[in-house]
Amino acid sequence: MDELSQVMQVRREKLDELRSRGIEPYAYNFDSSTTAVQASESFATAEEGGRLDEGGDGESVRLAGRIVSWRGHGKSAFAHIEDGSGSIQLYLKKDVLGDESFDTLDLIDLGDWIGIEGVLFRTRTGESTVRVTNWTLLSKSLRPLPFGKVEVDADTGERTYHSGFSDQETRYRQRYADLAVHPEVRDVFRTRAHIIREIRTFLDDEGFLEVETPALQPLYGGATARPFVTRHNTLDRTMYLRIADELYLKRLVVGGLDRVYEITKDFRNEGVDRSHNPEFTMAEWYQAFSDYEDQMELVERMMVQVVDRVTGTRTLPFGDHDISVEPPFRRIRLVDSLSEALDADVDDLSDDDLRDRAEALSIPELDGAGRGKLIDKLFGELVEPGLIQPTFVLDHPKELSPLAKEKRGEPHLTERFEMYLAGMEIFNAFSELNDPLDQRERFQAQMGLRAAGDDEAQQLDEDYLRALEYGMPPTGGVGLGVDRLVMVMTNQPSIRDVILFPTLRDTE
RNA sequence: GACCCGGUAGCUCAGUUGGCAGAGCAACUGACUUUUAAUCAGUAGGUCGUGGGUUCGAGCCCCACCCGGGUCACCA
Repeated sequence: MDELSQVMQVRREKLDELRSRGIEPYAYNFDSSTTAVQASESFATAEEGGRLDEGGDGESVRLAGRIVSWRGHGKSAFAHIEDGSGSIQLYLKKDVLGDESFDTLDLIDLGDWIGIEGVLFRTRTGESTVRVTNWTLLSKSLRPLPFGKVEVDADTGERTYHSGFSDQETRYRQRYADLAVHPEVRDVFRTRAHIIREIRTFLDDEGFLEVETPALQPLYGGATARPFVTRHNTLDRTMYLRIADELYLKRLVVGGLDRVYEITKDFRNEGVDRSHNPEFTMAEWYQAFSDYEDQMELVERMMVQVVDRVTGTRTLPFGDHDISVEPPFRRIRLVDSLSEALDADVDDLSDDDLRDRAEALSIPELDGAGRGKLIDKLFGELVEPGLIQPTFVLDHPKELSPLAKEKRGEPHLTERFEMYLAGMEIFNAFSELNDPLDQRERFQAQMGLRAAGDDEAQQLDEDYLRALEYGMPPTGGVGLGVDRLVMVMTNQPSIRDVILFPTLRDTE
């Protein structure tokens, strides 16, 4: 404890001093009559309605919050406290509080939680404020929060930080401190919750049933990715954290639950970057008797409804771009878009031609890549980064899509779409493959790739094939990367900014 | 996994050819009863990411490692 910094040492001493004065620094509860924002609003309403007294005072209020700023003036002080709704200014005067109560304020610091009682009024600079008549300490802060000085633009409400808390690493590792000093970070996560709520509401209203499927699986599937591997001791068996919900949800469609969805975490043992976290939130839904065309229409309706309800606008600022969420979204066939980018019809190019093109662009990792993989690589390099506005990319090569039905009339393709926003894949959908014999062949092809060293190729799942053999109706299915959608809708540059506790390395 | 940039006071950052460790904010003491990046005067606060090495002397140079950010690869 002799390692404590000077600042923390001082706070411990204040804690002791409070106790020696008979003040308990960690209270049990506090009954508030209002919130910071409600108090300001109701004061403004009373003011407009002429319901203030002769002295300009409004009603009495009780509220609790964290002290986020302090301006002492000898025998008076101004402070702001912040609660879940926002912040409100306090005015503390010695002649109102009395000597003992006012002098005890010397033991209060930024970051402390207090409960106050007082009367609303408006200062001569125009800010609605509580003239505090009583205050009580609710929790003493022993570690200084990294509050910067905040300049709030009176017109725009925009916050400018001076000497603030900007170290990304510490902000992610100590998200509690990041949240405590950055109201706008709290807002991102409120918006995230709202987005997920609206996705759920949309699917509920469309007649989908929310279900829960295993996160801990004896076999993993439904996507091409490496899994996290773990072990069940009693069963003495290797198990995997799910990389997708797909195969379980489609089993449910076989069972007659013909519209199902799940919003949950998936886990992929892959790299970490601006748009990838090892655990991430996926929404998946499956709708019997629909195909991918139907699902494109559904995705458009969902996007518009969610964006309308959450943001109230259809233009989303994202970095340097303005993204217009106005249906119908652009639709391009993957092969056509690539033909355009290559200035040559892909169908006229041989595998060797494609490989030459890829090598000319110095695209790495081409060893053993088949035609589908080459097309995918070239698409990823030439087309994908430009897909800023909402765009459906259609009809992927069959070898890339082992769970999707063949494209009608073009058996080398599949009925699949990916919807891109801001250069990121947000939705991925198929007309689901429901022919059990075809599915078995596709799995076997994947096993071939696996044997050849592709550890992301999908595994043959006999139980899933058995389910398909019982009969799955024609079904359209969609996966939605929730975190990425939240990034776009909250204009955050990294997936870590929309995940409360992103995966980081240990610091020991 | 590769490359680039970074890690110095609670926070944000300076730190010259290698020569006593600096500022602003926060803290502390004092002044101040309508301020709001409050103001004014003063005081204190440091294993310079970790471990080695070179040197009379290392925040600075060399080696290794840890952590983060960015770019790329993989992937949603």
